[in-house]
Amino acid sequence: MLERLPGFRDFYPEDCARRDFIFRVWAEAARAHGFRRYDIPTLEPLELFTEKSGPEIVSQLFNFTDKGGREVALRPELTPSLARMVGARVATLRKPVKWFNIAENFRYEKPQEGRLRSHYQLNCDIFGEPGPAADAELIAVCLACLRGFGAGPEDCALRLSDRTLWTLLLEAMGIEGAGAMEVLGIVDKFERTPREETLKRLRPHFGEACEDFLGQVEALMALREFGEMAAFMRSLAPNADIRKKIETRIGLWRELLDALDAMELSPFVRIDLGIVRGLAYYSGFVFEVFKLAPDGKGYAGRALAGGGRYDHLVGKLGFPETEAVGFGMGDVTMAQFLEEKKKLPPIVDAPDVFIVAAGDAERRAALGLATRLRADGIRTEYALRAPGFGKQFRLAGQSGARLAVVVGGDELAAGNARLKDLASGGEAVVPLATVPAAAREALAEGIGSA
RNA sequence: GUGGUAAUAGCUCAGUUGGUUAGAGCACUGGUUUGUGGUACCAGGGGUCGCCGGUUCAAGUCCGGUUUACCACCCCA
Repeated sequence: MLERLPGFRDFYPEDCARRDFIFRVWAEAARAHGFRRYDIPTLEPLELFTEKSGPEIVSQLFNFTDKGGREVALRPELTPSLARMVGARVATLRKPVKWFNIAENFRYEKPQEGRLRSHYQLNCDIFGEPGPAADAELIAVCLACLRGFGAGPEDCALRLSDRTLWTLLLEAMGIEGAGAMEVLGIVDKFERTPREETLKRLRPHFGEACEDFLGQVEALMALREFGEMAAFMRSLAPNADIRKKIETRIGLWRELLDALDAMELSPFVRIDLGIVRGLAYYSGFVFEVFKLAPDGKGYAGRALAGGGRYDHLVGKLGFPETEAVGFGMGDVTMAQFLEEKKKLPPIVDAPDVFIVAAGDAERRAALGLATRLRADGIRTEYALRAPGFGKQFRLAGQSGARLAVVVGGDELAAGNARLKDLASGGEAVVPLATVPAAAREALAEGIGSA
């Protein structure tokens, strides 16, 4: 028995229908917000990814040497390719650039629930706008992608944080550069790490002050109100320079929260500095969307979506410095979420019309009828191997078709076909030539039972 | 990459201290039914019990290995 590669999925028609439903909701939300779709190659030079993430990334990539001796890799993410596309034309692209894509990404990692070696991801990005209006717009499209499924504030929440604020906090405590990145890494894992262990990890950076710092971190993470947060930040400023930066930052927060409130998104948004996000390149507001636990308070499972501002990445990849915000949302966690929250509609995969015909002449007429119905956009089926009438009606019923078109000897002799509403049982006889129009009408309004 | 648990029909699962030809429900196919359907009734197909090896008179059942899946780490999208 030939098996699938580990971490990959087969999509049977019902799986495909579900996947397409998710993609459709995403794409509609993105387009409604003025995002245009782009696409990138599946296979890229290995270097594109090592440049952004360092050589360690190779252990998590599907990479190989192609027949031309090139080192290549299946894309693990879209951002570097996207940065290349935007960077190459940044001078002539009209700003803001708002682009989205839904694409398959690959990572060579140990598969787990919600984390396979291949998954589809929606990515939305905005380039060329430094102000919080872009962050608000991005958060709006992200939440629209969830609201499109009927998910509300009772189902999920967006935890909003700020990398710049963290950097300022660390700066106020005299920690900058590489040390700051390391501390942020520790903070990122704070929720999942025992307090003792966190203290131990902080000690090299703060020495005896690490207990103080941890106290500050805990206080900051517990903040949920804008006013409280602003007051807390102001209380930290050790000098005029940092105080000024903090005031600027607070102003940007106010702008962002106000825009989100005007967009009626406040019920989803929770200030939560506990979100740091592991990736090094985030530079401003960052956020993650989580499924709410049944109690409606805590969070459950993996993030449904995550993103934020990365103003320096495009520049770092060797292209002109370009402001950017973006987020990603995966199909695996999304499908799981929708399943749990009962937001997936029943899959309708039935034809509109099933043609019932017996006998050679009737069958020829049925094939012609099928062609005309199909040309009219009516999903039409018939039995490829025609059994008796009873059996064909059974097939019609099983197919889920709403309408049967009966082409029997009697009808054909009179130049007619019989339409039967399979739900009500009502029937109508119409001339063969008018079947597509009559079928369309019957599909819309049904045929009453006599 | 490191640990833990599991693997029996397309799906969900049963299978006693090791003991005849491995079962059920759902699904699928055919029939009852050559002019009226999804129900019903009858019948049928489908399994190297994940794979390899070992113990035994005898292995789905016990032992070792391996693969895969799931769970927890590591890491991350």
